[in-house]
Amino acid sequence: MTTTMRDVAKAAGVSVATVSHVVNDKPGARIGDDARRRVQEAIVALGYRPNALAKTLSEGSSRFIGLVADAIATTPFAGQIIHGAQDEAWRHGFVLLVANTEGNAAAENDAIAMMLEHQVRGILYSTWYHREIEVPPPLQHTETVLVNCFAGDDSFAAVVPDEEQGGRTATEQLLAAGHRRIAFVNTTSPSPARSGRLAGYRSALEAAGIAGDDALVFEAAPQQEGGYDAAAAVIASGATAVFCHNDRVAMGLYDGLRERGLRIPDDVAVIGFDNQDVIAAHLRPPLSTVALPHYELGAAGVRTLLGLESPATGARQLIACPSVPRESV
Amino acid sequence: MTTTMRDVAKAAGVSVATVSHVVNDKPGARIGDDARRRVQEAIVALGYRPNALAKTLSEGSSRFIGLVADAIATTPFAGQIIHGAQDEAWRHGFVLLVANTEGNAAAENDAIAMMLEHQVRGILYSTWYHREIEVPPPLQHTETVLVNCFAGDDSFAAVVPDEEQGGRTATEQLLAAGHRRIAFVNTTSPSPARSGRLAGYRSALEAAGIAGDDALVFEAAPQQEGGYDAAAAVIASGATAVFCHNDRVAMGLYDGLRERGLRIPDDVAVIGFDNQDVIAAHLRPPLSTVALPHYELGAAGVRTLLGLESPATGARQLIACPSVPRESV
DNA sequence: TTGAAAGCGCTAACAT
DNA sequence: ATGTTAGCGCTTTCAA
Repeated sequence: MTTTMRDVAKAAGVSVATVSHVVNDKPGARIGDDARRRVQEAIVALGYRPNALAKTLSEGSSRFIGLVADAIATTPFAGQIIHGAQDEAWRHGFVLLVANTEGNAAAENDAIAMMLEHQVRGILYSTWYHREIEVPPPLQHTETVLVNCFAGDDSFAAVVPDEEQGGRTATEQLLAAGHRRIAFVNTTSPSPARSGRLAGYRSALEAAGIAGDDALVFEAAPQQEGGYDAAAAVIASGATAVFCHNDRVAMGLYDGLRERGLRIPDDVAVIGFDNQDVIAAHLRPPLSTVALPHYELGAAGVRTLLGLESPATGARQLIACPSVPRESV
Repeated sequence: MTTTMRDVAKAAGVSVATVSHVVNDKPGARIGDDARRRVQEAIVALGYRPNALAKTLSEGSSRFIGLVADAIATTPFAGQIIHGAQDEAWRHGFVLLVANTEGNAAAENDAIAMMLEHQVRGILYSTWYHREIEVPPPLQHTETVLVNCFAGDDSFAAVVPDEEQGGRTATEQLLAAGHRRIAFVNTTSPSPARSGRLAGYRSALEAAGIAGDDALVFEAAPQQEGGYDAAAAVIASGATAVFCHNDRVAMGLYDGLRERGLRIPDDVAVIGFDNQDVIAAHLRPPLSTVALPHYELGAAGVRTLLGLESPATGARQLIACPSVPRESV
């Protein structure tokens, strides 16, 4: 049924070795023009397709890269991690094996086992939000790169977003627009995002010669509801601009501000974080924000897995969070 | 380096055939308790892992299923298609090969070629929104199932959402809440969603003995902006409830309604479509909507590809869009 | 310039 | 009950 190399060889009147050589365009292989042509013709005539599996078996090394995700296909924007990883893998002739585990340890082990059985070159282990993780035991003895997460002792190569730079960038946008009294509505849940963005906020203020004022730092649940509820306090603080921990908080804040008759950005400037498209691009006014570099995280993960990127040893590789200006600042 | 079956056989003092039998728990294979035990011990002692690729090669049939998506990893909720497909594939011992093509024909052909070279059992071809497509030529001679899309002549097995039932369901929610004058803000872009939901809306009204009134059917760009802009006309129509083509339109409508001092659902009830979580669950009030069954589309696609589901021949398989009641009705 | 043949790790008759 | 062996489709020395 499927036509193999042997079929091509027979049709072209040559040996399989010759076919193999022309198919792979082997450098050190002298093939007569005539033979080469006959092989090529036979290939198209028979519709021959190399069997990648047999090739792998024979060569000993596969072209697979595994991506195990805790909920990446479930959550809105983090699917970009898959996308970035897949593009980059592709670019280097690799194929992505994807497994979604929903954070279920059993599923996770199964997924990893399955990938190992498929001889993956290595595994990308990724989470849908940036956090510290316990690396699953089966990964200990496998070429692994953590994406959007990291081991507590940094014993694994990891690629994560630069939260602090992101927080700084956000704050700088507000500063650049002339604001001096800038509030920060942070999340209540401890996380690299929470501390990193706060650090960035502070460092930007400091760099601008503005004394940090803890009365301007608020905490709220990281959804629309949190932002909405924070509105009153933010207004009371006298802030003229507010940096929200994420776009959803910003969206809630919009509601709260609007309800009190405040206009954005005229009365209060707002900047978000995450660049969650469905929201940010379509709020009124469109929300200025800072993007989480999901695509880049996936791509960089693949690169370091393939050894194309040499991260400072043992250190997390930080990926910049770019500013996405729209109309709320 | 990697330990093979032969290593295990040697360690256990048996032949590879025996090892193969115990590893695969072959039904018709009588293996002595003693030998079986020795093999199992050797397996853990050596940390043996079967090579799935060699197995495939030998068996002749692979356990791969390909999923080529036009933008599925890019777009928020449709990542659920991947998720559903992967879960279902997994459930049957299959592995998903994912490729995102961004609608680029060249990338698409490459992706398909690569999958074929990896001996996939078949290919799921999916789009991020429900529509008619031109099936890529290389798929013509391949076991293919279309997911969230369909061929113009229905010459391919396809699994799509039941837009009409969805539209009916949405309208019924409004009807059940006692509304009689129900507006429909449809999208301007021609699509199965546009015509299907409209048909569902009409059929629900008719079933309730309400005469359809074209003055109650509006058209708007399918984003927040469209909903916002439609608010005035909707209000002027005297409708007490409105079914929005999607959640984003509903979100915009919320703004428009609120700006005019109307309260939801007291003054006007609103229902959306898509169940786009970031939005629907967190609007104020939370938006009642109808869900697009992405996960199920992916899962059903895999099932029909594996021949576990027998679709009425040549027909599209319709997946129901369930109602997701929240507080806007 | 080309071919023969020995694997790659595993399965599946077929023997024993 | 267990072992032998011939492939699966391809790569790769090594000869010719």
